[in-house]
Amino acid sequence: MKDSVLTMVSGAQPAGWTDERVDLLKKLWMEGLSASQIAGELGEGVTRNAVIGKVHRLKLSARAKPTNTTPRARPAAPRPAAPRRVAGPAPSMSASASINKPRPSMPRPQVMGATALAMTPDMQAELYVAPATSELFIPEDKRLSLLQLNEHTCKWPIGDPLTKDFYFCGQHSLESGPYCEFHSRKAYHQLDKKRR
DNA sequence: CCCTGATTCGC
DNA sequence: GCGAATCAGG
Repeated sequence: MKDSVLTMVSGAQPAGWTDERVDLLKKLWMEGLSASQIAGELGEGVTRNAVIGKVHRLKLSARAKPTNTTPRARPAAPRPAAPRRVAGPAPSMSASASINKPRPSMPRPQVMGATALAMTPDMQAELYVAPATSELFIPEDKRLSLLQLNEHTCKWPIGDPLTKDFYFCGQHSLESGPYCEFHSRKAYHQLDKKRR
């Protein structure tokens, strides 16, 4: 007997691309949703890899018709306007609430671009000047000299090495790197961009 | 680090 | 055919 009970094992629905699902997949893919978004839309048992894999098998990788009717050279980038930005964006965002959201399928990141922004005097008033203190303050008693570093201390240098007030972060470092969480993130975000 | 799609390859 | 693992890029 064919004992393929792979399905219906633990109430999980391992996909099994039905016409319905494939249809939805096609639709969403064409609409420009990302693979992970589509995966989330199709169900918990579907990963973005599954989606991408299917997409390729269906041979519908290309999903945007830029209307390349003119293989001409790039028309000089149009300079619409340069809304001058003041000093800093003053990002006062951080407190990420602990909202339970396993996989928040985004609403619709579709439309973006031309967004008329008009600031009322009130809004402008609320724009504080950027703190500019993008560095952690380490209490003096926590500061470490070069010789005090060990495997578990953050080795992020702070200050001018030539001056007296030079020290190392010294916070407990992550297993994944030589820095504490704060500095690890800071380092990566810089380097990874330009790497290679 | 987050994310994206592309490709490979054992199942 | 399927999709996790990997790769390559932003």
